[in-house]
Amino acid sequence: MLTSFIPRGSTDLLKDGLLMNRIVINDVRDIDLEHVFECGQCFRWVPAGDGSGDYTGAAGKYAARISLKHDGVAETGHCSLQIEATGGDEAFWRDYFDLGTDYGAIKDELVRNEPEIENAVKYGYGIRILRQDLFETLISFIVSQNNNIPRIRKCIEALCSRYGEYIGEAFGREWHAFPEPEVLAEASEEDLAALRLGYRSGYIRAAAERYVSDRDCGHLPETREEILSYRGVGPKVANCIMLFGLRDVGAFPVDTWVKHIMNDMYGFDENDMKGMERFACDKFGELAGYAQQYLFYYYRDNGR
DNA sequence: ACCCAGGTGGCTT
DNA sequence: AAGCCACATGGG
Repeated sequence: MLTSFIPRGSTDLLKDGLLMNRIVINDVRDIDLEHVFECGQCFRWVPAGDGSGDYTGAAGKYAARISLKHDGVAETGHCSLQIEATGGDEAFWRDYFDLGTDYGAIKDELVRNEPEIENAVKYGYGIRILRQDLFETLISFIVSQNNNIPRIRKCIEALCSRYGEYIGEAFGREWHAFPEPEVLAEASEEDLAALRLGYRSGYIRAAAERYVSDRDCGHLPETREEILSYRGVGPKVANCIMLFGLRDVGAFPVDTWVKHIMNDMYGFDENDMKGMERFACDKFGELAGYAQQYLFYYYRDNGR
């Protein structure tokens, strides 16, 4: 009986031929889908396109449609997170959206330590740092270097549809998982080049090979030093991978936007990366990664 | 046509 | 250590 495979608490429904999990998580706070998915931490989620405010995208091996309903009194900011997915139980999605972390407390502490950050925190109040797959963040942020976000998204979609495991059809399109490391490691140069990844295709293949061998030795990269030793990974990309892939929330990626911010707000020279990181560490300590996300999102949207 | 993008590697001072 | 520059591609 098929239904015996459905996780407890979810409802099956057949849609486009796929068996879907429906998960509802009540009493969620400090979340806004646009903030979460547009703040630059991930590249596979897009608005559902029907004006609903929902997002569709993929996490790990699952495609999903995510919807947020404001329930009860607006004041409290309590929401119900509704997930329609091709897989993943409630525990998986709770983890993915980092629902075990109290972002209200984090925001309070950031503003207490640095009142200047208040506008940014208020603007991106619903940001949550997703718990993403390490290999996916490694490759995604190699793609991101010297690249713009719309094109990064295209490159990653191209990688997924060419090399990712087929998930199925849902929400009006076909879905593929992010490619497995060994599949990318064995891709040919010509095929990778055809995806228009530019000069990064060599980095991607080499990183995949390296990742496979690391993994097979039973030691995935976990320190800044190890991550930096991947070709195509410099200080900025390494910090993104630590923050988004390894969940080192003390990491403070300094990109072009953060450079502008640090120059505007504190007068740092745009080349003084060391100084900026030291400042972030002193000011925000282990919360520097969160601070960086609020600042990045605020300044990218409200520009300068 | 132009500058830029969630930069990095390599080479030269 | 610090300053250049090429890199592949396409968004605006």
